[in-house]
Amino acid sequence: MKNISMKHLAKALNLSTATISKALSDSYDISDETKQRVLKLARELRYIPHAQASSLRGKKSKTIAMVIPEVADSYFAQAINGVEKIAYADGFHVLIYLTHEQLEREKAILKELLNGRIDGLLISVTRQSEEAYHINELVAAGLPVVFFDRIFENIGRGEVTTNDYRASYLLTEHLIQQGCRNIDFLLFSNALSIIKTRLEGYKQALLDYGLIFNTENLIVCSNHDQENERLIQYRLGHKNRPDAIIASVEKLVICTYHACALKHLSIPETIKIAAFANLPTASILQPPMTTITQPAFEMGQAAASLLIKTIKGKSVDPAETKVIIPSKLDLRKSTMLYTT
Amino acid sequence: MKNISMKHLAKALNLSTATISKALSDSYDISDETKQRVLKLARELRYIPHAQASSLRGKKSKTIAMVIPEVADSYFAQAINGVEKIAYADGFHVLIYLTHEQLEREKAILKELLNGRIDGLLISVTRQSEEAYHINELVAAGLPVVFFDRIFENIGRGEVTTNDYRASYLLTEHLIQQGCRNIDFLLFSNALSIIKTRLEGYKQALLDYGLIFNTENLIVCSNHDQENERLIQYRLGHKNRPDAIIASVEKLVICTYHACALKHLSIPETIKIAAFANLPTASILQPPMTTITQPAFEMGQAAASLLIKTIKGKSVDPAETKVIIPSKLDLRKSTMLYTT
DNA sequence: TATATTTACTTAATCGATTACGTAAAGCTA
DNA sequence: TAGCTTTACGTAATCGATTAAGTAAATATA
Repeated sequence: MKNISMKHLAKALNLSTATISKALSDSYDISDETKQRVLKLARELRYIPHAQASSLRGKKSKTIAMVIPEVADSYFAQAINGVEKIAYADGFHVLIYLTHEQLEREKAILKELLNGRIDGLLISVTRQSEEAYHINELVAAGLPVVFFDRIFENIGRGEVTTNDYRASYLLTEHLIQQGCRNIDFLLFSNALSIIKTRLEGYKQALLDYGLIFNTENLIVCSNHDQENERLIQYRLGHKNRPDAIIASVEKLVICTYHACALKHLSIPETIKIAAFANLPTASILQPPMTTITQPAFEMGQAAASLLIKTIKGKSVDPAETKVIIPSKLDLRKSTMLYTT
Repeated sequence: MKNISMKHLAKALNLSTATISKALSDSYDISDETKQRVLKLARELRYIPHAQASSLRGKKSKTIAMVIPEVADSYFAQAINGVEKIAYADGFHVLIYLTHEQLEREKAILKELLNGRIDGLLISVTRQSEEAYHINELVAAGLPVVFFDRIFENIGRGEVTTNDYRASYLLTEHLIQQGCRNIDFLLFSNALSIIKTRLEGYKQALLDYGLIFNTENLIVCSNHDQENERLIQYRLGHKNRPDAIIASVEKLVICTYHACALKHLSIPETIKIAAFANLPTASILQPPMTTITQPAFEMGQAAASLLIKTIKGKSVDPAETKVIIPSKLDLRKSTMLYTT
């Protein structure tokens, strides 16, 4: 990997590296003739400026990090897409780090990110993250941090979320209107801000429609698919079994469908199913599933834009630092009223 | 972002930066006492070595790039997972670049990667990539390149693939055994090595079972879902309509299911469907779909391992540079013989 | 005791690009 | 023509970490 450096160009043209540098950046105090000569040779020798060197000198790496819980989840995959689009357009590079929902891993990753490698950070925290000490450290050091989806409020330089509360409310309302009276809510840990919000929207809808929220309706799942499947099956065997299930997380969709199949409960006749999910296959499931589709791509774009603006030191209107992009309620057969 | 540098430590301890550097790297010619003092202060001041500076000096960035066509595809999402796992364990950072299946974008991205930013490259080429000139340039410059899934043969330092030929053969054989005699094969462009291989496996199975391959059986799709859906629908309205469809790419599954639904052809009674796909939802589709599941995670891991070994300069046994990890044929209802 | 070796550092160069500052030559003004 | 400005470049420092080479003091060897 012996690349052409400015030194090579300088020697070949009998100039100093300073002149080369200025010529390449089109500085006013280099003659047009010299600029042409430098550019020509640079092209011929395929000169490529050395990233680390410029970074070191210029105190900017043109790189941002995206720290997310996982990637094999449609939401995050689409969010990456949005981030990459904006970053690429602005000449930024994107580092990906996966926490696998583990706080310790999140801490370890962030600790390394204060080393000049990145100019800014996009993060969606783990389910275990309850306090923001480790993130605050980066913020305190002056690193621009933008949260998306799973946020800590008022810590970083921006937050991009969706209207989880309202979406959840609307979905619950829809189920009630389809005749459901005993709606279960599947969730992981309720520490996560978005899950809390979704839960509240759900509860409020129940309240507004005169339904009673029962703690039995809350099914707290773990990271183990099989265990979750058993948990849901058990609940479906209950005498007071639900007539609808809302999966607050995409990951829980598959075990829910499986559990219903194993218990021979037909969707939507006996039980209705809906989920917060970005599954491209939602429309070809058995039956097609009603989802709250989060604007993952758009959220990724918004978060990246906000971060890059901040990095560039543009004054960002405080009103712009909290972006909320609405989710879409996609009604499908899994929640349709069954009329004989 | 004013971080603590070695200079700070040096001044505080009345030592030279050289001593600090050596103390931190536990060099033999620094006294234990001094090492302790340095380490203690470094910890107290939360000294973090500056990545660009070490990179510049040490000619290594501890970063690899992963260039893939897209991320909102289960295969690549899972592959990222595998890559990140290995990279993280070895202290490597992962840059993500999306080509969106555009050769021009691929070229533009690669051009930038010769700037010292990365120590190695993992790539799965676009559907448009027919010649490897742009990749060869990196290889010629000495950058370790490992291909995975979509490869150019014998160019880089390694190739990680799956047994597409055999998997395709087995799937086709399975369909024939289920009574199919007119099997369509959906594909994008046939320039792509893996698609070619899959196509050959399919053709060979037809041949071995005395079936005739007809060019009508080849449906060449584009990047537009709606157009593809129409294409398939049209084919399904044909007098010689297929009794089975193999989607050689995950992306084509949804339009295939939709087209069948719109034409009121029931799966698997009237038509059988199978696909090369890593959809986690395959088991809850309507009906559950037979898939060839590629070992995406494992392939990501293998590719990253191979790349990192090469970067570290370990002599890699030539036999190890071509890794083939078998796919799994997951039989489900969508291809099951329908018996009344 | 004179010399050799070891110990524990420091000096200074280096990686490659950038930039404040310096300067020689040319051009301009009075 | 003396003095000023402009043009077009070079010198050297800098970013932060690393390392070959140098050195003074302490210790060991003959």
